Amino acid sequence: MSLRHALLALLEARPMTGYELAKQFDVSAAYVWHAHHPQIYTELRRLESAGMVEAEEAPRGIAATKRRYFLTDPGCAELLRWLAEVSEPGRERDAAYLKATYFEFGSFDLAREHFRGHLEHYRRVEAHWSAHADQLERRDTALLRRRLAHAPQHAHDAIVAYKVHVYRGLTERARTEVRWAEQGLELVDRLERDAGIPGDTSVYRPTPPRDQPSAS
Amino acid sequence: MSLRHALLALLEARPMTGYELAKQFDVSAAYVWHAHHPQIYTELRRLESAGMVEAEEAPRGIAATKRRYFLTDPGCAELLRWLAEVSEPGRERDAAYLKATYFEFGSFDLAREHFRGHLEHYRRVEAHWSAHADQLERRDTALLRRRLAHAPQHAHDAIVAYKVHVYRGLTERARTEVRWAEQGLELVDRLERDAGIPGDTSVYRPTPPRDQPSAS
DNA sequence: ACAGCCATGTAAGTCGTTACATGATTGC
DNA sequence: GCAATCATGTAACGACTTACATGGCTGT
Repeated sequence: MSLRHALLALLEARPMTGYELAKQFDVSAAYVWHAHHPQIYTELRRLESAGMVEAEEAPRGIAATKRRYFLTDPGCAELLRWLAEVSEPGRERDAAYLKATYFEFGSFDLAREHFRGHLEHYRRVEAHWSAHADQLERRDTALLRRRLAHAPQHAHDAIVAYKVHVYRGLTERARTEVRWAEQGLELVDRLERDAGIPGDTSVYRPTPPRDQPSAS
Repeated sequence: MSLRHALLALLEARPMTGYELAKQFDVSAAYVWHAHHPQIYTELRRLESAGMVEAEEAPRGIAATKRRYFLTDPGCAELLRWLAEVSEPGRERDAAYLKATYFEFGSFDLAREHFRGHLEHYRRVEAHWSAHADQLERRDTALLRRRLAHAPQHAHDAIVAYKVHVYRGLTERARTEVRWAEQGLELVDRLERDAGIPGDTSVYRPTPPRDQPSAS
């Protein structure tokens, strides 16, 4: 349940509307934590009931209103509480790796297609995060400047450095995925060569086992 | 929704009870896809209604029964359909990285504690997956042997190679996390030296911004 | 007039977690 | 008798996704 903490942390930089927060989630980095807008609006209302944020309503056109959210003292306290709490990293759950475990049920070309998709995706992700880390290092994002503006001078280096470290880490992660996919493509080539007869046919179709003795 | 496919793939190796499947999820690797037992039992019943697996009931004690599940032909078909489908990798969602982004709100020692926890966790994960990859390479797990036993000889290399590639990839991932945490610890040392006065006090407390102009 | 972005939501459904509950078998 | 492991579930809740719905403003 870290969405709420991501929201509180973003509001520490400056007050924002739900829409602006949703954009930060998409842009400020295909964020470390992804969320769709309905969940964000819902969570903001919950945070408001809990007194962790306050809303300022402003008219929008004739019949509509917009709501800017502000961080409150209890919201800050919750942010610090969460930060101090040591929690187990979430368990692995990766559809791409799960699927790759069973590539023998498809053709070599299918395996190639999956690895190529993985490769392209993570090349894009790597470029995105790498660029974001560079931007943070130059202190060149609107949000970071807002953050630094109300922070004491002696904290500036740490504020920037931790964020850069996170996005460099994500870049490195993406690079690891790229290498995995590249090695996957090499593996498929090797398997196809070794198989002798290449082609677009399945290596092997799954066979439903029936009535076999249990024997753990 | 890949839990169902993980289950179908496991049942391709051999028929299993819900309990045995749950253990595979914990052991066969703190699996690529983690799941708790209530979800597994529920999903198996759903798969049964959908005709993708069949259950064989056996008495257990006086009043209880156990159910062994078998993969059916429609289940195999679904496995192949899923495998052929190219899907976007799930979005990033990492609480540890999210938290690290805001380490400036805590003390240097708190940041160290988090990085050390990360380090120890992923060292264990690395060892676990590395050992599992080795075991697979030696064809030395009960489940893999069952799989190979009913697969054509020419497919054996591919069956083993894809699985080894997955677990080597996971090992490499864990190593990347270990490096990130190590560099994080170095970063904290550097920041503390640069700050001059070390200690267990916060670098900076979050300040709730109030009534600031919007200026996107 | 229409497209495209700004802006806010509801409702329904799925996926996943946690707590609770029960009972069997094996070995000390 | 008790603990550990085998074995199967239900119920309640919380997190997340998807589809739907509405309306405003700006520029062509």
